[in-house]
Amino acid sequence: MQTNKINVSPRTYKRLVVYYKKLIQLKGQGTEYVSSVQLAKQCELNPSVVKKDLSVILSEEGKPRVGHEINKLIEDIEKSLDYTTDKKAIIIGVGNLGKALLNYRGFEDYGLQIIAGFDCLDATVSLGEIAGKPIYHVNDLQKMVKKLNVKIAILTTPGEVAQEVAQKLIDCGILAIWNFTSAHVIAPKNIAIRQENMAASLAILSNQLKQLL
Amino acid sequence: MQTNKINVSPRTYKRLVVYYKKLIQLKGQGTEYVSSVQLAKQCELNPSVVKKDLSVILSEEGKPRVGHEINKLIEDIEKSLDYTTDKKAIIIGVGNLGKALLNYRGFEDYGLQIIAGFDCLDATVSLGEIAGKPIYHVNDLQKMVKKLNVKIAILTTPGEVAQEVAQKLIDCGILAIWNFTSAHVIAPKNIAIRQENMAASLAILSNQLKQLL
DNA sequence: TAGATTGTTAATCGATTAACAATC
DNA sequence: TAGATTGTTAATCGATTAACAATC
Repeated sequence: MQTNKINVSPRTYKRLVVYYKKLIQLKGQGTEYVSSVQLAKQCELNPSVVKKDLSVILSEEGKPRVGHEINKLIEDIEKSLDYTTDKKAIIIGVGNLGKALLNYRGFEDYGLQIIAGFDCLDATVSLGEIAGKPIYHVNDLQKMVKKLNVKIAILTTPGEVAQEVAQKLIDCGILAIWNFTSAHVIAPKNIAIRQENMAASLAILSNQLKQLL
Repeated sequence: MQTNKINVSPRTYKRLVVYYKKLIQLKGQGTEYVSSVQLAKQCELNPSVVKKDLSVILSEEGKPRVGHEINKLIEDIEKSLDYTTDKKAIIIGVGNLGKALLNYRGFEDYGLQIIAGFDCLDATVSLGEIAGKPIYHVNDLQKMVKKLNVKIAILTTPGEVAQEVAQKLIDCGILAIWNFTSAHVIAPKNIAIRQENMAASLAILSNQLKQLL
């Protein structure tokens, strides 16, 4: 069985997460079957988009007149979102945001384990650990990435050094970078990178607000 | 002069933030003129998309053969991103992420002032303040939103109560919600809402990674 | 059966990209 | 002038939406 090798578009992925949340909630309320029309209504989406999204990841067809068995549906989404595989990540830059993410347990629901933090300040490194996770000096990056066998890095350094640090991470063998810095980081094609551009988000929100006033 | 009343699409907005960052950087390096082709190369974008984006927000035309005067360009982007207007926001839910955002100073560059935090736990409220910003009980939300005259709320509560709290915020007169919770929050059309869905982002990144392996 | 839902195909919409005349 | 860049128009691409035959 070779599931999840299908190419799911980022937009579909994003929506699958929304479906997943909603389905868990509906299941908690005792729902056993969900139609795509119902799910669409709950998520404020067009039914066609839900049908199409589900068609990509469904392991078996839904039942006409009834919809989809909720447990089966949840399972299929879990599989395609890869929540079940354990993923390890490190945090680079243990400032306010870095600390918050080290403390945050919410990612574990999605199979992401933050296993260590790195910083360039001796004062921070000498804390030894935060939330039970060891803090290392960035000088030890090369050594530790290999040792910990980690492929994902969460970038929370100041924007000014983001590009430089990202390059260092790539050199150390990191394959995926989740960039929370204010800088737009550029990486080669064979590296997965995701820009969590907060400034852009804020700009969009405040533009929406301005349209309302 | 009635600028910025033009409808700029969210995608264009997002890119404008990227241009802005890059332009500030180039200016620091002594650049005086930038062509859209150069800017596109720097941001890894198609020149046409840059030209089109800029055409929406430019206050005067660029010069053939030379490009755009960098200061003028930066100014125009600043105007359309509305970085100059001061925006006040409150944080609802002073957990790890809420605390980090209260401490984070980066938003001030974009004109966003986080002026207070709210929580439902007496233990948290009794801290009095974090990073110099007062913490109030959510019971005082109605009163304080009016008093502080704030229109933007940053939602960092647990996902389970997100929808409920959002409704309370709207009832109190909040017009824009920046949702960092794990729940997808639904709001009426006359409210600006932005879902900062971390789980979805993580899912997309880990899918990208899987494609590489 | 009647009717709601399925999955899929076709139509629409919007965004990205390419092409090009106009400019200095 | 020659040539690089401009702004805009047309072509392409992909995603969303609507429509509908097939199903139980």
